[in-house]
Amino acid sequence: MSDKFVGALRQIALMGGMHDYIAISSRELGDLLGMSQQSASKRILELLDEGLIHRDLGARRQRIRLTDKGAELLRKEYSEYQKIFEMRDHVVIKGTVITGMGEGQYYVTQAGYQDQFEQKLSFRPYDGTLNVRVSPADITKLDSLRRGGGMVVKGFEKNGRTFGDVRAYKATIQNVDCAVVLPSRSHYNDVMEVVCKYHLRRTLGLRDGEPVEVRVSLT
Amino acid sequence: MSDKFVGALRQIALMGGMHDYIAISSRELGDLLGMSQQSASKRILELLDEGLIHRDLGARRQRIRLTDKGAELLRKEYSEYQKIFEMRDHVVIKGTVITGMGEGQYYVTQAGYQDQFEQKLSFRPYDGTLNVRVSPADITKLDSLRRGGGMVVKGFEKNGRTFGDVRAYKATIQNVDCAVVLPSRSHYNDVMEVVCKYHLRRTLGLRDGEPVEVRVSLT
DNA sequence: ATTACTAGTAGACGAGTAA
DNA sequence: TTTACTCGTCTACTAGTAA
Repeated sequence: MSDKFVGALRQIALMGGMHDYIAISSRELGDLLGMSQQSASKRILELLDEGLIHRDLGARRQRIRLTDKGAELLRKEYSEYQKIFEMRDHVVIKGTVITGMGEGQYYVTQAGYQDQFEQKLSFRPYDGTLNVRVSPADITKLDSLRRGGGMVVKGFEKNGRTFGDVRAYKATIQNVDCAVVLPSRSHYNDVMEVVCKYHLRRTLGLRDGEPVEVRVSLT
Repeated sequence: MSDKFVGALRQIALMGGMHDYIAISSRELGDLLGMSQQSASKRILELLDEGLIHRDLGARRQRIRLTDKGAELLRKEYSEYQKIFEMRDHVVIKGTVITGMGEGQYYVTQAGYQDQFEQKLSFRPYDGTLNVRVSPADITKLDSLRRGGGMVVKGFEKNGRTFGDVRAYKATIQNVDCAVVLPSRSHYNDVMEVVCKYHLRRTLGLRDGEPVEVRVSLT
């Protein structure tokens, strides 16, 4: 809806209209936006109507400046692009799907972990994990995940056996929500376990050896 | 014209479609863009037609990823906003030192360029350039440098070979005066050539792979 | 020169629906 | 459930033109 307005607003801002009135005719604006003088004139009236610009309609040339609301709208747009290009709040880890040794499954199905998962990840993991062999180039990223951040899932004892603390990060694979689970104390290892509400292999149609990218959220 | 496409592209990118296929139904996309499932479906077909996205139409869910062209379009949009919100009197571009292919050296040593450099930069460049691979996050800045501003160093002909116009910006690395040199007509490229009165590598003790920050003046 | 009205048109959209 | 076709409506645009 407001989509229509941002092109014109941006052009005005580029000419300095964020800080000052700038002189611009409807024909000029139309040319810059690839539309007719008439349409540009109409667009300007619409922007005025929406309270996105101030206008000072002189005898010869009109002068235009963005209102706070107009500047705000542009800033919002800008922040969308920042999210795309400057995401420092996540890491992408590449790897390939492998068949695990059932260890992950054994761990994840423990009620002592499950309850905490459900509470902290806001979903109860499917009974099983997706095992991803992390590509050599991204093992350093995995290491820094192990070292800190994320959420700590407390360990427990059961039947005389100790289950240690585990670190979990919210993550997505192909836009499907999941979580990466890493034992806090772990030797060098290039396998990453991913839990999900659904059966990931089936949901995404992943087969052994297929490459995957896991987007791990750091927040 | 392409205005219509950026909304959908941006949404896909926000969900991670710049780096990987993401699973998204036409209904989901429609909801996110405030349009019907039918329109979103049509939009996706248009994006495909324009070569802006790749699609993998599975039985259950389609998976979508931006093409290079699509990513390029978004990057251009982003750089417009950067001009509005970020550009002041200088830009800092981060990258790493790499070994060039000797092309820069060949160009810079041409008298046709050297004389103009000396006149406009107030120093005569050392016979060679420092090659910097610009970090992905700063490529948009590089693009907008290429697009305009700075000083234009006129091209010339010599022995039947054409040397095109070149754009130059005064800059500093670790407080040492230098200049960034960019061919005016250039394809997508993440390598930046830096000229200096001195041998920059030796003077600053820079080795391959080392990170550098180039502070480019826009005035 | 401007801005901006009116009228006519092209195309963007959603509803219904097939596959 | 999906995707995506057809078709009718409505809106965004341009041309012509007034002020």
